[in-house]
This record gives sequence, C-alpha cells and structure tokens, in this order.
Amino acid sequence: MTTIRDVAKRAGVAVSTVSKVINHYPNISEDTIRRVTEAIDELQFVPNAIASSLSSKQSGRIALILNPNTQTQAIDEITMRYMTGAVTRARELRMELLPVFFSMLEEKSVEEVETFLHSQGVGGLIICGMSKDDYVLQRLVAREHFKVVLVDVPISNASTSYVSVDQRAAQADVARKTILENQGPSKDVLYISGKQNGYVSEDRLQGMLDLARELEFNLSVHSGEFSEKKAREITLKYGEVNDIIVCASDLMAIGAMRALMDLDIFHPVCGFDGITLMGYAGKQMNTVRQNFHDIAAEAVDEVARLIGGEQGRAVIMPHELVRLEYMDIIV
Amino acid sequence: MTTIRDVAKRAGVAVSTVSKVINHYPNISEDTIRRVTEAIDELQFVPNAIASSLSSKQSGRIALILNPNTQTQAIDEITMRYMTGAVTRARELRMELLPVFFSMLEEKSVEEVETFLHSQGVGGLIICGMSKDDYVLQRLVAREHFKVVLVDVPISNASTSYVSVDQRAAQADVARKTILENQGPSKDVLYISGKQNGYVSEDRLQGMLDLARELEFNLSVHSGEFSEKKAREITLKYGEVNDIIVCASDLMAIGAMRALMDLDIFHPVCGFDGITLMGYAGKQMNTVRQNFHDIAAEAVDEVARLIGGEQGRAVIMPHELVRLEYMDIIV
DNA sequence: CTGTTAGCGCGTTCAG
DNA sequence: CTGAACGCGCTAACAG
Repeated sequence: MTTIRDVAKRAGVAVSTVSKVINHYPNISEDTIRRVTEAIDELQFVPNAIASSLSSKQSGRIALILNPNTQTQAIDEITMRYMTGAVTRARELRMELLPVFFSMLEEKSVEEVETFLHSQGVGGLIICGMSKDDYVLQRLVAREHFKVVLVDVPISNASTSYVSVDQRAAQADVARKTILENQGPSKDVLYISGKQNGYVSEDRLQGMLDLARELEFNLSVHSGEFSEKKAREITLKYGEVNDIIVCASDLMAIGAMRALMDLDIFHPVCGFDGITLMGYAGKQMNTVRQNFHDIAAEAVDEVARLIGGEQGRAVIMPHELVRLEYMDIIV
Repeated sequence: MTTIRDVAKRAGVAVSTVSKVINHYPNISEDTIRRVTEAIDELQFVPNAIASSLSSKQSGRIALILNPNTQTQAIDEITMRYMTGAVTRARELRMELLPVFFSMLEEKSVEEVETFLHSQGVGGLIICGMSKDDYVLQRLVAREHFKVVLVDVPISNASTSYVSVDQRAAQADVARKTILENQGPSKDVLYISGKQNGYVSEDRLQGMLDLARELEFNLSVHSGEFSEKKAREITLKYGEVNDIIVCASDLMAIGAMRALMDLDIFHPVCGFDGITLMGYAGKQMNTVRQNFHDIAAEAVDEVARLIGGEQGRAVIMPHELVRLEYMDIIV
C-alpha cells in the first residue's frame, strides 16, 4: 500500500505539502503542485479514506436511510433508484455512503441511533421515506445533531434541507391532463389517496382539491393507503359510479385498473411515480415520473452543502408527465 | 464523543484492557470484564469503527459489488434483496458494507479498482451478477488479492468461494413439475434459455437437457437473452407448435405468457427466480423461488470465514418451487 | 493478568 | 510558501 509519505519522498516535499495539494489548499506554488501531482499519478496513490476521516474528524461519510418495503417490488424500484443515484454521486464527491435500513433502527432509542451513527463517523444523513410515525427519525432530525436531507418530507431548519418534487402541483397536473384528454361526461372523479397523515399524501390531496375547484368537478376521496389491494377494493365499490379515477400512486392505479377490467368497464385511470410496473396494468395510463435517481443525487449535493456550513433549505425538483404501457417498458 | 480512554478512566483500568474486553481477548479476569462492561454501558460507549480499522489494518469492510440493471425493475427487486440481506447480516457481524455498482468500475483497470478498494480499507468482496464478459472483475478474482465470494458464479479457489442454488437441478425441478401437472399430449417443449455463454444460463440449460432425457420429450431451445421482449418474439414464432414453454427467467416467462395471450392460445409456462412481477403476467405460473436475501446473508458469512483464514468453497443454497398469481402477490 | 508505549495514515497547526 | 511535530481513537506488542 502506497502512502502519502511515499508520495512526499517521490516528489521531494513534506507530507503536509502533499496533503495540501490533495485537498486543494491555497498558497502552494504551481511548481510544487505539478511535482506532487505527477508523483501521485506515477505511484497511483489514493488517499486512505479511513485514515483521512479519522484525522480530519470530518468524514465525508453520510448515511442513506432507506425503508425498503419488502411487501412489494414496486417500492424496490424506487429504493434502488435512490441507492444508485446517491451512491454514484457520493463517489463523484469522494464521499462515502453508508446504507442503513429502517429495520436496523427499530427498537433503538434516538440516543442509541446517534451514538451508532457517530461511531461510524457519520456527519450527514439522507432520509428517504420518513413518515410522521417514525418517532426516532423525527426526533433525530429535530435534535439537529446531524446535517440531514429529507427526501419528500417538507421540513427544513438550520441544519435540515429537503428535496422533493412539487407534489401538489404534480398531482394536479397529471389529473388535469387525464381529465382533459377525456372530455366526455367527466363530472365525477374518484381520488384514491395515500396514507392519512402522510406528508406527500396530504400535498397530493391538496393538489386534487385545487383542481376540483379549478375544473369544477365532483370529487370523492377514499384512502387507499398506498395499497394495491385497497385501491382494488375501493374501485370495485365506487369505480362504476365515477368517470375517472385518479390515484396517489402507480401501484394503486394498477390495482384500480385491474379492478375495472374485472368489472369489464373502462374509465381512465392515472397514477403517480412513474414506475416500470405501470406497464403491466393492461392499459395505458398517465402518471407523474419522478426522477428518483436525480433526486437522490441532489440530496447528496445538498448534504455536502450543509456539511460545508450552509443553511438548510428546500430544493424542488422537476417532474414530468408520461403515459406508460406494456410495449414501451419491456426490453 | 466518548472514547475508549473515558471508559478506561471510569473503570479504573488501562485503555488496552478495555480494548481487550471489547474484542473478547482471553486472559482477562471476570472482575475486570464486569467493571469495564459496566463502564461501557453507563457511558453508552460504542467503539469508533474508523479508528479501529485504521489501527487493526483489518477492517471488517467488504464491498458489495452489484449490477443494477436500469432497464427493468424486475432486476431491481433482486438487487434490492441482495442489498438488504447483505447489509443486515453485515451489521450483525459488525462489518461494514460498501455498495459498489458495476457502472463505477467501468473504464477502470484492475489495478485502479484494486487500489480504490484498498484505499477504502476493503478486505473482502461479494460480487453479484458477474458475467463472463466482465473482464476486470474476472481478473480481480483471479489475482486473489482479495477474499471474494461470488454469487451464482461457480468459481472457487483458496481465497474465493461461491454461493448459489443448484441451478441445474432447480431448472429441471420446475420444468418437471410443470410438465407433469399438464399430462396432456405434452410432447414438445420450448425452452427459452438465458444468455449464451452465461454461468447460470448454461447450468439451467443442462438441467433441461437432463430432464428431456429423463422424460423423453422433444426439446427445442432458443436464446431469449433474459429479455422479456425477446421471449415474447420467440413465443410469437414458436409458441403455437409447442405444448409447454419453459423459461430461464421470470421476466421471459412473463413475456412468453403475454405473447400466448395475444395469440389467444394457452400453454403452461414456467419461469425462474420467484420475483413479484410474476404475479402480473395474467395467469398462474410455476417458478423457482430463490431466496436472494438469505443468499446474500450467506455470502457475508462466507466472506467473513474467508477473511478469518478459511479456504474457499462452494455453498449451495436451497430453493423452492412456487406458483404465483396476481391475487397472491398484491398487498 | 494488567499497564505502557508505539504506531496505523492522514490532516493540521505553527514556526521557519 | 514549506516542513516538523502532534494527535485523531484504537490495537498490538512488550513489559511488569
């Protein structure tokens, strides 16, 4: 293993000089920089991340806290996009990402979680999919002992940022598009919402209420709890008496669409998320595509900014409307 | 942050003694162990993993090398199962898992990859989804500079183990079951195989050849390259003239089944993997359920064994036959 | 059985 | 602008 000392010797300078070159310190002569850089290249030197973070106490280590739902693979796709986006960007920024799953935090106190994170040299957190019921996580961000970036949860303070698409606008957009495309007797729309008391659920519901006012249609709302089965049941019950079904997630949209097919009736259905599974519903459907990969990358950037001393803030990511069907998604 | 020194002071012993207690060294009196343990509890001390691995040079850090296919979410489910299984087990063993994606290794030489891994203090690797074309990875394991555990790739030597289900037997099992369940005039079976020159593909094909000999049926083989679309095309062409379609993956089974539905004919189809998506094919299908979560956990155990100095070996995991359909998989 | 001491590889003062 | 010296938190000999 080649160390910083080898590089120093090779370049004929002191170790500290090499360190400064690596970390882009000011006040180093062009000539020294060149010599050191050459030595680094020749020796294929890569700084030891372990030693580096021990010494600097400022480990570019961040924990990516995920809630992989083992129930449905639809969530796997989203979680995986978060992972790849975050891991890739982290490497570009020469930071280290530590995946942590909700299940590993269960039955732990906030203090325990904090000491664990500290013992791992973690300075920042990215939390995906936190709900209002996740008590320890809630307290974790409230205590502000870590720099944290929340994904899809609109909370920000001095050391907390969040990144998310504009849920409210996006929900209205996709529903509007779907309704306008089907200018029939579309007076009654059924909205299958997410979880009561959930962050995104409430925003999306607001979007629907906005739209109902804008387009003046009858809106009936039922909570599908992000469950495909639940959405199916709701559609079996209320699908027939409505003209259009708007769902707060793709999974529920699939459940709704399949229920309609079982009933042998057709109504337009739209979803939210833009997952591949949407192609397996049997019919074309509109949905909101969230770019989870980019969202996670942005979250990494943001946590880096926070660690760099900047204030927390809100980062709104763009979304796009798409229409998915089987032949488009298979490869 | 409470350090080992604080604990030592609190317990009235030397730091090294605390270290020995933590790492379960022999020759420590019951009494000191008790005192140290108490101090640790009272101070809620958790050893700093960074410092520990810097000092011991023997970081329990392992890289989990994955190939997340951004094309289809079916693969996301599998990749995610690998992740959760490995990460969870790693934490139990107090090891650290570093997720690495194939994309991050592209355009890097073996040497570069090795120095990168070394700089990260990585001692062991778990590689999932390596193919015969992944040149750098191939060389990486051949050089034996790391302890590596291969998933689904039957290579083992002094410092390399592999863990996998018995692909050959499993393929024969699921096909046999499917054929025997449909004791009609099932003389002709179409096998849609995986990638030519692939590790598991070859094993699974062998399983089919075994079975063709055993049950004496006509077997025609076409390569679907693990592509849903390809399987669809093959089925559109040859589906009608065969009685049963056996596929080397669930994804292809879905493609085949949907093709049959488009043709408006029915033949039994079976797949391989046991992914949730299988429920969206439209009909019930047999498949082999591989427990990816446990496989990954086993891989972590195995890499720990290798690091502990044991020889490489083959670990065969159990598989089970299941029949999946929509109502079973939705939640 | 326990304590002392010297590093692990690097970042960071602070003189020069 | 450079380099010597110290320390991050811990483990590993070696003394005692």
